[in-house]
Amino acid sequence: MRVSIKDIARTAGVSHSTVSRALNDSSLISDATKDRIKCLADEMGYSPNTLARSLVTRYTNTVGVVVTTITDPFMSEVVQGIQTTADEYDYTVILCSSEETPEREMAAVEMLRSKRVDGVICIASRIGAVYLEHQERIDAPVVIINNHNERMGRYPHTISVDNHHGGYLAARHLVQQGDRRIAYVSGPVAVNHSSSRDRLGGYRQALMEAGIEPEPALVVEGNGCPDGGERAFRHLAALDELPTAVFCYNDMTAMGLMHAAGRTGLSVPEDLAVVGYDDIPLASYLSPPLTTVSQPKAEMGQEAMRMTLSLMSEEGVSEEMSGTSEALVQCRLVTRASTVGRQDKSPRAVGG
Amino acid sequence: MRVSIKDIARTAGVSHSTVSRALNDSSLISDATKDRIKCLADEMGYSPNTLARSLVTRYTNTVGVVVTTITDPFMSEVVQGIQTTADEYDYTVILCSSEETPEREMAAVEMLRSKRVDGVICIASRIGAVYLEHQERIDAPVVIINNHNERMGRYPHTISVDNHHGGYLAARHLVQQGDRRIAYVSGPVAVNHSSSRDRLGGYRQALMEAGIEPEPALVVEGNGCPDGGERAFRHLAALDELPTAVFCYNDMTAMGLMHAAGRTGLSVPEDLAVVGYDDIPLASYLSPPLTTVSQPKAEMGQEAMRMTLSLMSEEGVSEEMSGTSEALVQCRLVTRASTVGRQDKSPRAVGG
DNA sequence: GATACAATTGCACACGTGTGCATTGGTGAT
DNA sequence: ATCACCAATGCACACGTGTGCAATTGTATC
Repeated sequence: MRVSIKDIARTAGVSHSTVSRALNDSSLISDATKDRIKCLADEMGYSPNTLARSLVTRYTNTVGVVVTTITDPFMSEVVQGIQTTADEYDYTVILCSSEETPEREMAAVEMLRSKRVDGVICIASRIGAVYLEHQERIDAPVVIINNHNERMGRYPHTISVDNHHGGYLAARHLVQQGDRRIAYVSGPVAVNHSSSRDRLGGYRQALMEAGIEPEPALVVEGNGCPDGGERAFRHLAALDELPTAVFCYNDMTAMGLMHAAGRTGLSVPEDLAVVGYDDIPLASYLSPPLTTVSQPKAEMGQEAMRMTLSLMSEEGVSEEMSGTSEALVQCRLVTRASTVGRQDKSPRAVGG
Repeated sequence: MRVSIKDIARTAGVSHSTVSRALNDSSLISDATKDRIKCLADEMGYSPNTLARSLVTRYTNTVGVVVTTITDPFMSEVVQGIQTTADEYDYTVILCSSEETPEREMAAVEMLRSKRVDGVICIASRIGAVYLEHQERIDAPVVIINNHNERMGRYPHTISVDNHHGGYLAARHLVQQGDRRIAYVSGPVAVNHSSSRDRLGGYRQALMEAGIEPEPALVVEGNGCPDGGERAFRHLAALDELPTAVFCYNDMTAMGLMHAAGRTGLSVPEDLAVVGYDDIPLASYLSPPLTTVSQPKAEMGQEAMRMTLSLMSEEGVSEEMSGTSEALVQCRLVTRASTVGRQDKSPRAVGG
């Protein structure tokens, strides 16, 4: 049988208000009865009913987190970051997967709304600015990590990495290693995947600065997963002249690509240098260890949670959520064996 | 402004009961008003307040999931499995991390209790049977995936893989490949880690059946993470005679070990065959691709969710949760390049 | 036309908690 | 002794929803 404050009140011979005040450390209660009731409460195994409390206080100490797949190592690291600060501030995380489809993302948000979460954090949102229209409907701040759709205008509360700069760093590194034929394997191209597009932009800039004309044939499509990397490699291998280096949308893609390259007898980095993106935990354990652009995943999660917290506390104050709060976090290049220590950088035919 | 059924009732000119019935498709309502109210509801942007509903219905359609770290690929796959069936049955997942400490695991469960979750799924629990004592306190069924502490007796509601069999499969495979000096790198040894112990048992059995006397020096300690695998390799490398094969507690450990081996100039599988456990998504993309014992991770999650669902529906019926429902799922060996295609299996000194 | 009955709706309470206001008891000052 | 005041407590309502029971209306039967 669940014990409520009424039960405690009854056995203590006081009103339920007194119990409520005692457990909430109200100053309106004598220390004597406060102690007595607190003891009684945990003798009886009392656990406060958060639902009832939230019903009256209007907040739930809960945030919803929407991911595409928790299976993606990048996602799970970000989620862990969110968890960390959420824990710190006594917030609880409700997790939903959108499975990459905008419909399910909407459904998830609707569900969170009916659970009356105090805020929502969305990772790699596909519907980005859509939240703007529904803002007052949702009635809780929404923070987006890596907004993937900026078609309908920028969304004000976002955490993003400087994807352009990341792409630039990766490509410049390869240029500095002496590469001139550098390919790019994109992320999922569905809709309007701005992060991949921005990385491509940075890559182009680095090439141009080095006096290299970007070659459209060297930009091939991936999907953010290993199998996309494998397919991309096969595309590249079908070219007349293989590139000497590849910059991949993310580490998973790079893994698939390296795997496919290995099967064809190419060795990395001698025949083909590879750069990834994300710096997932396993990147350094690949063979060869993968050079990659590191995103501060946990920090991004923490920052997102902090932004949500501050938006939540503002909410009552200013009716219009005034200040846009965009955080741009920096990424950095982590150099590992997949790009360094080569001699010969001249192009090579496949199948050797 | 949040709109409630009372608001709808007011503008529709009916009582809130009527609205409630209309939205819940009660048969006590005329189809005419039912339609009218439903239309009105979504014109007004109504979203049912789950909290209030749960307060009266006594269930929340919510399950809590406690993991050690969501960062672990094994965990995230299981969680995804849980999510899948949870979604199917309109259940919501609250995620908590215990960070491997029993205290935080307890705290998480207490939090879930106060959120009135209908059930709890615990992955790799460190406190296992402790739940038994607190069962009536928690007042919601607890299902454990991979119970790691069976000291205080078996816990009735568990999903476990046949770890003994898995260990047996791995070791037998190596024996069949001609190996005779086979090492085992354990998981975290803290407390009473039964899964690692069971895998070790299966490993021993396979060796004995092949007439090989298990050598205690060849069993070294890991921690379930890549760095533990690296350390374990250094231990093995310090032996007079290197083993020709290693069976690792999990894939992460195997990755670390292979990495360390590579640095020493050993090549896998020629100098050292390696078998992992779990079959994480990346295992097939390592080089060489990792032979491993595959656990049906998503299925385990789904099965756990199903078990939870059935326990929840039973709960009202029989006061004592009578039937123990232990599910033992089978694992299977996935053979990849890290163990096959070798010629020479004679022991070798390190550093060659 | 009276009666029985079915269909539809409203009333009132419940779930567990928080809180403004009134009430009570006690204490000190005049 | 009277009054004022403060500390401690209880009363009653609110949060948003569901539901048993009574009330109302409409309809069919005799």
